Amino acid sequence: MKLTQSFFSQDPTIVAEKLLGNILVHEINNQRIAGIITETESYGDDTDLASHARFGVTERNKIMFGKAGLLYVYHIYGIFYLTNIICDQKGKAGAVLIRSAQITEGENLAKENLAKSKFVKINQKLATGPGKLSLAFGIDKNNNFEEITTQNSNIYIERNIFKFDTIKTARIGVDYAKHCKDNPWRFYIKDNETISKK
DNA sequence: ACATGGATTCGCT
DNA sequence: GCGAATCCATGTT
Repeated sequence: MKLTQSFFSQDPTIVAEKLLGNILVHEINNQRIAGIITETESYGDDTDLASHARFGVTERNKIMFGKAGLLYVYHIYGIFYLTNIICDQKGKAGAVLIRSAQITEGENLAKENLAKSKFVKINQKLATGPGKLSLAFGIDKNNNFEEITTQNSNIYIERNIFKFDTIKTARIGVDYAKHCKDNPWRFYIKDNETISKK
């Protein structure tokens, strides 16, 4: 069962927390890469000084103001693509960054994808950290703007509820964000091995 | 056209 | 905990 557009239409902070434990799936040429989402972060509107939306609407970030359930994939450090899902109501900027997952299907394909980059080391943890996750799942700029809640979408989140403890901390890599840098908008599954940083 | 910087990763201390 | 590597795409001329 795919997560719906109405699920993503909520406040990104709520979506980020609720996303934990669900399954991220990418179907490529009839092969599936899937993994349990173990770590997320939420980014808000122009009041969030860590969000791309803080500069107002630009060509790159306009999608953040668009409808929920769209994929926002952008390039960073000249090296990686990061995978986000647009949240909240249309017109209100918001997104959730998928930071880590525990691969459950398509491990070999994920390894092949990781091997395409000389900047990652291939080890047991195939999708820890947003750069590696995007690479492992084969998500890049071609998937930007893709809708993940339609019936025929190749990328989607599958509902998977189970019991675990959630840890909330400050987001990673946003020291520049002044008073917003300590907002507890990063969520991860307690005691999970795939978390990028403690 | 072009200068700039970054929601990272890895390896060393 | 820190810093280098690395380079594309964005945002601004």
